[in-house]
Amino acid sequence: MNEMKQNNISVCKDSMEKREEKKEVTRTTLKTENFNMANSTFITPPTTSDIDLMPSFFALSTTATPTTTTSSIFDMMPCDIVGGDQKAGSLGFMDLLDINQDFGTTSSLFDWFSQNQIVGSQQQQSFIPSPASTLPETSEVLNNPTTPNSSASISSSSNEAGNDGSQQVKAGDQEEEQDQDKTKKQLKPKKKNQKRQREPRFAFMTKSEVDQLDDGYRWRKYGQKAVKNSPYPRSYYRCTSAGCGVKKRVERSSDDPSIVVTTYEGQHIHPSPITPRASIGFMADSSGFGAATSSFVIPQPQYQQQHAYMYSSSPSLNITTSSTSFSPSFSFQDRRLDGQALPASLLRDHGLLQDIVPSQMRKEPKEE
DNA sequence: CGGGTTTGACCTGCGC
DNA sequence: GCGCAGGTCAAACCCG
Repeated sequence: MNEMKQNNISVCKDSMEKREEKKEVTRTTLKTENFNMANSTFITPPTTSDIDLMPSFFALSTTATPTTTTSSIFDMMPCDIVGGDQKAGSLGFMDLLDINQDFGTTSSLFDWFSQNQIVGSQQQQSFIPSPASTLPETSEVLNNPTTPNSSASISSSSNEAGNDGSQQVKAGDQEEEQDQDKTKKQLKPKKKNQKRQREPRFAFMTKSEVDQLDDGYRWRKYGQKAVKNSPYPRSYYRCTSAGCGVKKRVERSSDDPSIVVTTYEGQHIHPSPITPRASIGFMADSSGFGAATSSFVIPQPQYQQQHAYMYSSSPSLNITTSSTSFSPSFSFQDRRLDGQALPASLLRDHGLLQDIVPSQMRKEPKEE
């Protein structure tokens, strides 16, 4: 055991050393680029649960226009279609989504997904903005690389069994105790039968050389752990704003070190301390990978459909699902990714990915 | 000096 | 019950 621990530590240290240069790149980049997510209020469903995430996906697949190097998670936003029209690259993410909503209030990708219930849900799928209180309890956004270029995809999922109203209320109350929970955590033993409540989570997979993706919030690192089967450690960050319990984890894919998996957990209770609203525009990817490709994979209920759907870059969001009741105010084009959603190598990841990628997605893409 | 990072130790949940 | 791995704490350290 001690040996293993020491191994982990040494591995951790090694990887840290190896990435020191990248850190330097990050700092430089952060200083030279203004990639802000305006007023990025990260709103996720207020209720919590550690109920397993409800998977199934649709995908938004885009290719970012390469510019300069940034480390924003939103680098991936301006993009073209992957495997499809490679010409629509000038559209920003919002343009692609054809969203006329006021992001000054919704203000972030997270908000948008949450309020539009893009997150997988057993409820009537609707993109009508809804109060956070009605949102699915758990959401995860997983970015999914589809090309060697800078890539990202988003997946989200909702809770399944036990996701009833009473539990939501209960979870809401528990969220109020979140702050206290931090201090209690080590002092007060949890009740045996009481699973630890988890915040809704969004996971981003971005192809980037830098680990810390700027999302407009300030984060303090509070831990780092070696990840099993991965030479790269996982870093834990917490929002520095007082009372804000949002956390994020950052790790690299062991199979593709260029891919950074960022998982956000929780809900910001404050506006972005850094970014002015006007800078909501997503920056083109500039992580040095040339034409950047992004692909957003958003889980939907597993039982409903198992395919990843490609998001069309046409100005009007056309999204179609083949076997779900998913009926947003805009439709999806039935352009399945068929394996683009997540590389098998990534889906085998036993680290964070395993936690956030629906089990069916982790299997090899099934041709039809 | 304040705020952020590092890192060893500890806690917790889960599978066997 | 035990071991493992993920997650968190907090003292020490670093840096502007």
